[in-house]
Amino acid sequence: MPAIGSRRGPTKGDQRERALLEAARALFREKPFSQVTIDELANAAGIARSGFYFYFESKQAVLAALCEEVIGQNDQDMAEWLASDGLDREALRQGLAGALGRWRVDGRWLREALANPDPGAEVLEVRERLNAKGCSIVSRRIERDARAGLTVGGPPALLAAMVIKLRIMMFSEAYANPEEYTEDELLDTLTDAILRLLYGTVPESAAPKAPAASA
Amino acid sequence: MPAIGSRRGPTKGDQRERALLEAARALFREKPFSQVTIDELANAAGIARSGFYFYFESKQAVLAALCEEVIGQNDQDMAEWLASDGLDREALRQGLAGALGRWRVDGRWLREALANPDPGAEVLEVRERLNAKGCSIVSRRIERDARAGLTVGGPPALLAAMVIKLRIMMFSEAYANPEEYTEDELLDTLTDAILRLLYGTVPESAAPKAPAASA
DNA sequence: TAAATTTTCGACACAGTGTTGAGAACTATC
DNA sequence: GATAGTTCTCAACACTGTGTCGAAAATTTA
Repeated sequence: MPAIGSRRGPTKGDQRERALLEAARALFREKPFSQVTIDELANAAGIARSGFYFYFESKQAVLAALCEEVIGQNDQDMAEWLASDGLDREALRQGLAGALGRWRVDGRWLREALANPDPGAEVLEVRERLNAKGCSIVSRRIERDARAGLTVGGPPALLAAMVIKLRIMMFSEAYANPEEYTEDELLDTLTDAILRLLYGTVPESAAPKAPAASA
Repeated sequence: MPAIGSRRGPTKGDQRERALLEAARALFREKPFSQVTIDELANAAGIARSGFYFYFESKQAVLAALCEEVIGQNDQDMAEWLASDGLDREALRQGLAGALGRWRVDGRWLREALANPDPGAEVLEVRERLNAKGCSIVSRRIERDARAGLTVGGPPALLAAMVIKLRIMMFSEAYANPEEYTEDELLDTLTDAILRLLYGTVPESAAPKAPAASA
């Protein structure tokens, strides 16, 4: 039993666990979570179905593990904006762009894990933990801006929840309808929407305008 | 086989179908959709499990039927605002309040039907149909406002999707954390958020402000 | 009341999940 | 490179929930 941080190489078991996670990621991309069976998962990783249970408690536990991996990266994407002050449009847009890229690839299962009200206890646990952390960070940023005199429209906690959810919702939407809007259109509109949500009218908007009095 | 609109009273079968729908509504309120079995459903309606299949194809089909009933009422709630022009805050808030009331009661299953990415084919079909209708109505309202010279921040279709999703998200959030915010706080903030999303800074906001430079 | 129909349900087949325990494969140590 | 201890594997089993079928019961219609 190697201690955490041990210098020992990955054992056969570690490789199998990795293989299961990779297999899962690939399968969850291809079809809905509910339609992937543990049998498939195990086979794809080269073990028998019953062997699966040596590594994970359930299919949900695998999804939870995948989430943990990816959401961490997402946090990194947004870190710069979260640390900045006021309406730093560029930092916000950059962060969103990074996250969107990830969603384009793993959107199917991210959606199922993050937008589903009842994704099972394991996923729920991970999600709640990370969501609470995210809300508190965004809240603090909003309060900071409010103290600095920027117009902020509502209770920070509620606004933070809105921003976080709006992001997930729109990425989810973009994954579901990739034809509907271009990536730039989505990013510009979402960036502006978040800024407007927080601060009201925003100058120098880069977002394409609605067709003005053209008719 | 009575024609549609027949004057004949409800047959035994019609009553059973009704009973199933009511039983389902009650059960789906109490626990997650995935944990309600067809056996329970059938028993609650006073028939054997296999009898269930005479009335519905699957559990999902029941959920879809329930959705159809409720979403219609939701549309009525929002009708006044959708028909109005510009930032008619009162109409918007009223509409949202009506819908929120319904969510307070049936939130659990509404969430599972409307926010879940993979709720099964039947529910998906109903949802897509109604969502498309909703988006197109909101889009038209936005275009109308844009032509009337109001500042609108982004492509109407995308903004419409945002508004619709934001509403569902926040009701869903409110159902999940009923302690977190008061009903008024939520309604004010959501109303303002939608208006700000569409038109930028909004005058005479009723929303409670963030703690201004108090520290 | 009899024929037509609608409705009910027991019995079956099946797919997916989760458990167990015996043994094979691996790893560390000498 | 043998050996003791651990890690890993998997066939076999038990279980739960879904969906189908057809014969029989109940209800409606004529």
